[in-house]
Amino acid sequence: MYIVDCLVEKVADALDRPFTYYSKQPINEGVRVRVRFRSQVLTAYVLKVTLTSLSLKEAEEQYGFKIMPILDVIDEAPILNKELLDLAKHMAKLTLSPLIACLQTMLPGSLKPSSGKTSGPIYLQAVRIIKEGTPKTPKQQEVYHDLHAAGDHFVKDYSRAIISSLEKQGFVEVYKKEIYRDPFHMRLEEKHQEITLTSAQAQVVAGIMQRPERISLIHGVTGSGKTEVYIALSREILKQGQNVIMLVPEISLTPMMVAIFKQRFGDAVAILHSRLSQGERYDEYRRIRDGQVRIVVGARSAIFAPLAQIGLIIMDEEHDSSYKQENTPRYHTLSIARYRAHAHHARIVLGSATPSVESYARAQKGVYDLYEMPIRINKKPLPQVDIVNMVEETKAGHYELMSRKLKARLQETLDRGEQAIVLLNKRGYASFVLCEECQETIKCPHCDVTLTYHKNDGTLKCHYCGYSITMPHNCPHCGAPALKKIGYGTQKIEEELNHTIQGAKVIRFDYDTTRNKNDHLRLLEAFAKNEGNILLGTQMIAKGLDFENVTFVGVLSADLTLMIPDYRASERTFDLLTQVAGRSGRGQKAGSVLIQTFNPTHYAITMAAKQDYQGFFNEEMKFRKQALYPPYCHLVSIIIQSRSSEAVKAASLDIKNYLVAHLHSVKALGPSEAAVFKMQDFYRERILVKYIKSEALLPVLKSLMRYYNVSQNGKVTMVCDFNPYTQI
DNA sequence: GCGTAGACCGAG
DNA sequence: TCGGTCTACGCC
Repeated sequence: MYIVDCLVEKVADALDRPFTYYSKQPINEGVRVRVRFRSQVLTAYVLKVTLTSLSLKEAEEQYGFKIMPILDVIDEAPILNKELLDLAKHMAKLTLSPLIACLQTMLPGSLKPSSGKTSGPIYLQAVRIIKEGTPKTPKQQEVYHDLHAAGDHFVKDYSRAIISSLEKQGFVEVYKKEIYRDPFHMRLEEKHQEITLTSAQAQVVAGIMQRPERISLIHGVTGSGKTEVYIALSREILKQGQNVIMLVPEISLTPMMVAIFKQRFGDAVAILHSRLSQGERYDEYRRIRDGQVRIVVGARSAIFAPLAQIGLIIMDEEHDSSYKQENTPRYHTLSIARYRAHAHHARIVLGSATPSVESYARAQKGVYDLYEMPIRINKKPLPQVDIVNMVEETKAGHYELMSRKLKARLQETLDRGEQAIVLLNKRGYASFVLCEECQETIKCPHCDVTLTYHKNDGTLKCHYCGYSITMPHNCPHCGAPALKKIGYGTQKIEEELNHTIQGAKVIRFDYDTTRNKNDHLRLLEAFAKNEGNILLGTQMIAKGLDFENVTFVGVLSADLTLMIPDYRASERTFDLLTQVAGRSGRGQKAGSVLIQTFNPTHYAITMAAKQDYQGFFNEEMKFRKQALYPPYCHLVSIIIQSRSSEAVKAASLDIKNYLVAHLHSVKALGPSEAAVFKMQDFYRERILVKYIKSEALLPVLKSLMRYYNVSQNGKVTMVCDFNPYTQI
């Protein structure tokens, strides 16, 4: 008989340990199996198999619990090699997350231990109404009524007992619903051009090739030709018989980089990005695993590609926040890259026009090798950037969102037959609904936010949980027919542009107009074909786009990202402004940029206007040092949540006290309420811990998590987010 | 994460 | 007394 230790597919701290089963037949370690777990049949991942001479009875006596049989074996061969299994274990330790969660993020859908033999996508139990009527009890009616409102309804959001009752009475049915993330996928036209390296590029390539096992940072302005450097480096690595992982940010840039690499390296390239279908994804994965591929291009999760003999890992746009995963396991791609590079004795190359402050600081200290590429390849000057002081503008009696200067410049641009991009910093500008009679707003019943009005389908939506209702005629509070839509969304600006700018043909690019898979592509193509002359959008349009005829970029409100209470606010603002400025004047004609701001003297804005990264970096480092933020320390954000606001407050104070009592050399800020205190019916507090070394901290956090997430059983739970990128 | 035993609650 | 609901428990 064989004793088989498995991890079951459910992600929970309480289940983050092996469960023991038996098998009459030998089973390979590292395969998936089906097992009975309480009264469910689950997929599990086999960690360890041992042959025993004990009988089942003897074994059960020895272990002290009942041992169940393995029901079925899914795979013949292990689904991960040793390097990647070790990496999963490393990641679990690093992020304080369950090992099974790490395995699930590393594997393509079809191989995830959460899926059986056939199914690929992730499913969650959802509930839908199958019979109209009135359930017996008020509680049941309440839930039933809630189910009637639009939106997704998951079993986990309700009391299970209520759902079971409704199900028994035949009002609802429970089914498995596929979960998917917001798709963002577009393909731009391929550009084919063979280029010989400039001496600057050649020098960078030579320098990096000379020093294996190093991390290098390439700081190159937009248009300095970093892509050609990546390609040349990849060629060299292939020549040496080694392979390459090329990482790009989650969204817009992927298709372009993919196209370029495909063009140059053909079938030696595999692509892994989020919108491949389940089957395509698995096919690519298998090609990589079977050694048919030399280069893997992809977003964050491509760092887990089962590629052998890795000689080089490139992270383009290394500062991009999509390299950080914002759900469990909350890993940063760079930390995974470092682990893999170490295992393979490989180089890492980070590239950016606006490196993260942390990376640039490390490069300056000599921890990374630094390469500067300050010159654009065609020697074209960077666009002229002007600032509009909106304080002056309002003093002069102009309260509109668009300054007189911005309108004038837009008009001039269109009059010349050229195109413009207008960036609206979406945050804070979502439009909401206010009752002029009672002054009440309409809020989400599950979250602490006002609902946002969506014109195209006449609904009010919650941007946090997806709750949505049709726009009511009368105020739900006082009944008066006095609801007024407030605030500037992109839709509102669009109308204003159409009114005030002559000949404006606006293409609006935002969440609403890019809902379907190919909307991005369609809209951008329309803009490229001159079907519109103003591209209006949020952060989505700041990066990577390359339109020859765009000679003017207007930023409506540079400050909004500055106001966010986050130590990276300045960095984000600088990055956003620099990137969006880079969209202007990419063709033959010179470009210009206009930035509207209420903080015209803030260094993030003035340095962005001058396109002076070094100047920004120096100022920002002063702030980071004085306020003690990375790179002068590390951060971990502890998120404490509960359905009860009192429980979460009490627990977060306890946690803070425990941290202070058990750790001497760390600073703990908070607890404070999350930016949105109540979200999806959970109240959330946050403690921010600043530390230098993690040795003492990790075990303390681990024991706190064991207490709250395992023993206390779910009333209050806590999650740790190392190197956090968001305000929760 | 999720099914379940058993405590608890309120109407008859 | 009994159906409905809530909650803690622990899964091998």
